[in-house]
Amino acid sequence: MSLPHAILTALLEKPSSGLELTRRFDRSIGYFWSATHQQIYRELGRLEHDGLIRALPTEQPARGQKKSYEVLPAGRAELARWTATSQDPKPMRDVLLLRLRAAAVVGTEGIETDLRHHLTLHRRQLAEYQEIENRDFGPGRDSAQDRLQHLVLRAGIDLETFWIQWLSHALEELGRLPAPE
Amino acid sequence: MSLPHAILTALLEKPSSGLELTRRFDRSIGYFWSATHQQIYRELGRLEHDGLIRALPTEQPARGQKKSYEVLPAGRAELARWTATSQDPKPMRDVLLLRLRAAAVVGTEGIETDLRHHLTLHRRQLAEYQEIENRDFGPGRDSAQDRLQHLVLRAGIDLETFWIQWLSHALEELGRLPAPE
DNA sequence: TCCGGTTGTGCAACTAGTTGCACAATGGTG
DNA sequence: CACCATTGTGCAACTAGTTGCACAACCGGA
Repeated sequence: MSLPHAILTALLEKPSSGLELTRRFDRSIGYFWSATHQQIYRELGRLEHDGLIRALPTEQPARGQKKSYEVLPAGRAELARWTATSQDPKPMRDVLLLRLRAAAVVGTEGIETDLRHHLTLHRRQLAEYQEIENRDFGPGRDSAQDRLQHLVLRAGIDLETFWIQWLSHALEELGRLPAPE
Repeated sequence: MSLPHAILTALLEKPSSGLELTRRFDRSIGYFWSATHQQIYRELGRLEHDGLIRALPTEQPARGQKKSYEVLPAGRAELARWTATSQDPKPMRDVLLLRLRAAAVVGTEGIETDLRHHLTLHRRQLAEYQEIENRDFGPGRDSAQDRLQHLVLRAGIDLETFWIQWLSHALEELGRLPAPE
């Protein structure tokens, strides 16, 4: 149950409307916890209902009007509680690895194209992360908050680097394989 | 929709009963596609109903009796089709990174313990992978099938290595942080 | 022999995430 | 002004995964 906490974090960083949140999930939080706008609206409703956030008052609230939310004390408390609570890591789930294992049994047809495709996407993502790192984490930015956020970004960068290396290696191996019958 | 295909792969490697499958998911396939026994039984039912697998005939099939399944040609075909079909990578979801980002806002209380815990688990997993590598992938084992499976194992090993490094680095950083108020 | 632990199979209810669509307001274009 | 794309909010139905429990068969020891 992490989406509500992702939203609380985002709202604490900066009060936002549903759509703004959606955009921020596409850009930054979503790099490690993605969500669609439908999920976000639903969750905003729940959080408001539970008294963890509230809509900022506006002149004329109506459908199709922007509606911004801010976190209430109860919301901050809940986030702090959740953050401090230990959680077991979820076992990973990776379709590509699964497909590779299946390919060992039924043949590697079509896999290579897809490995290349993934390689492209990961390279792109890495470039994006590095751009963020250069832009937002130059020398001098070393408050506690900066360091923590940088740490998270580092994880992203190193993960993408890992995938790029592994995919390159996999493609080499695949090329060296005896051609399928 | 990958669980059925994980099961088909496992059954092609070796026909099994529900419980045997469960065990194998705990040991090997589950390293990158985990599933509970309940999921597995449900899915076996569906696959049988759809004509992709069938129960091996036994003397006295009854509740509480082992029931083994094997893959039918239609099942193999479906697995081959799925394996060859390209799929976009799912955006990743990592609670720990999310919590770290939340910690940047509400404080790092409790995080350190958990980072250590994760570190332990990842070290243990790495050791397990390395044992498998030594046992099953010595020199000489380089058929197409061996190489592909080794590739998958390599991904596991490198991923665990990445996490261990990142967690160590994170713990260092956290120790260097100004103590929370 | 009966009793409790283990093995093996399975249903039901719940939770979280995805997909598809609806619809109001706004702002620019012919 | 009429049209249409874009922005913004939201409901409903579906899919996949999780949790909790039930229950039969088998096996060992008191």
